[in-house]
Amino acid sequence: MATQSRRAAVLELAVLGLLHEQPLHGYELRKRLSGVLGAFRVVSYGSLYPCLRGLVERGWIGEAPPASSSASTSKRARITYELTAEGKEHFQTLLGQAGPAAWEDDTFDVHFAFFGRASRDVRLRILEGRRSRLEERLDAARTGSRERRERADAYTAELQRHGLESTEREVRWLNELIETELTAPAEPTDSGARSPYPGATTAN
Amino acid sequence: MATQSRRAAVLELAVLGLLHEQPLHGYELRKRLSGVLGAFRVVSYGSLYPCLRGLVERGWIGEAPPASSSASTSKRARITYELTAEGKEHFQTLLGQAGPAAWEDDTFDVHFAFFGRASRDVRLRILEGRRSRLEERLDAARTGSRERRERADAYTAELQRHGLESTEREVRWLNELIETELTAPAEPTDSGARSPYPGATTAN
DNA sequence: GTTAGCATGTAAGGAGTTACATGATTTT
DNA sequence: AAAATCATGTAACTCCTTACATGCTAAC
Repeated sequence: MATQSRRAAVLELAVLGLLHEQPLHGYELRKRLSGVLGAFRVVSYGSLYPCLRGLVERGWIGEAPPASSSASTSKRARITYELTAEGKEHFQTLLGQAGPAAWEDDTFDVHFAFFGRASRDVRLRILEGRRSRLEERLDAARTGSRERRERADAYTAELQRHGLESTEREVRWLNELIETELTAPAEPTDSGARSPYPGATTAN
Repeated sequence: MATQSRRAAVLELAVLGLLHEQPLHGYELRKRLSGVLGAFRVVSYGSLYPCLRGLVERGWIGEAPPASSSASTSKRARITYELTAEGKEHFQTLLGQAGPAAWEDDTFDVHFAFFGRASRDVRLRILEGRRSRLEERLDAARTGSRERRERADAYTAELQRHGLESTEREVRWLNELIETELTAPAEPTDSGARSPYPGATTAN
């Protein structure tokens, strides 16, 4: 009653973001979602199609008419969706909401994937929010560590060490991104395609 | 109908594992679960207590009688649970099941946390299974990459690069763990408390 | 004596999966 | 013409969270 839904926010944001670039049908959307959702996650159709229906009902997306003139003869069944004007507006609103909700693991990834459509101001607020979220976790993990370490065997300790290290690594990554945002004067261009970020060498 | 539940397998395994070490009550269990579940995850009581009830119903855990003689006077309400004989058995069965289910993110963490109670054989099968799971992901990500890279802007590309790098890093971590398991002759001792694994310096 | 934290629990519902059901289109 | 893959969709169910409800105990 109080929190009022936040309706499948992550998936909806990802779908709106992908449709912002070009109209797509469900099957193709699902394939592309893995690239935008973090960690190679895959969404099932049982999740995607109800989500699309909901977006249509709220007027944020609509069925795109088939581009070619050959209307009913060729490819039927395939339903291509596109963003409506309100959908574009709503996407910007969602993307610009740099609150705590945007700092959790999954949500952050999706926001990040669409940074190209956000202002530098929004990007910085989200990156910094994410960073303090992670630092909170590190604090909590380190604070409770005395008691925990006493009962930890070698494997539990190793698991926690690995978790801490991964989180610290992500904080450093965020630091680099924030630095880049602050120093780079221009909005990111599409031309290069290769990542302009430091540490982009896949260190091996 | 077909798959037949696999009842909250991760949480149940974690609870059984923690109770394997010592009897605990729900409140305390929840605190410790964060250490054993991956990535600082926290479980809600609405999840934990029904889980405990289910474990009692199936006879794997039971209420421990209060240790002291002062039965009804002192601390009431606090219900301490302990593993039954069947519970111990069941835990070993679950832990030893080194199938694909043990290779996913959350499940792997919990299995790993209780490696101290598993045989080296089981540990190796799980570590190797996890590794090939991750390598599958890397393959998939690299295979579909040509098409994906063309439409990726700088941020999407950076997100994917970071995901790939993290996964590659975990593979290297697994390689070290496997190497350690193969060379170290003894079962891990509880004495040292500090992790005996390579790379244990929290490199900064 | 009242606030803060310990401790247990339930009801409602959100978010997503699996498994099923169906049909069109392309490849072999 | 059979097999594979593209494509859409639903029903049932699982897992988990949020919000609520309750009471005990320790500290101030």
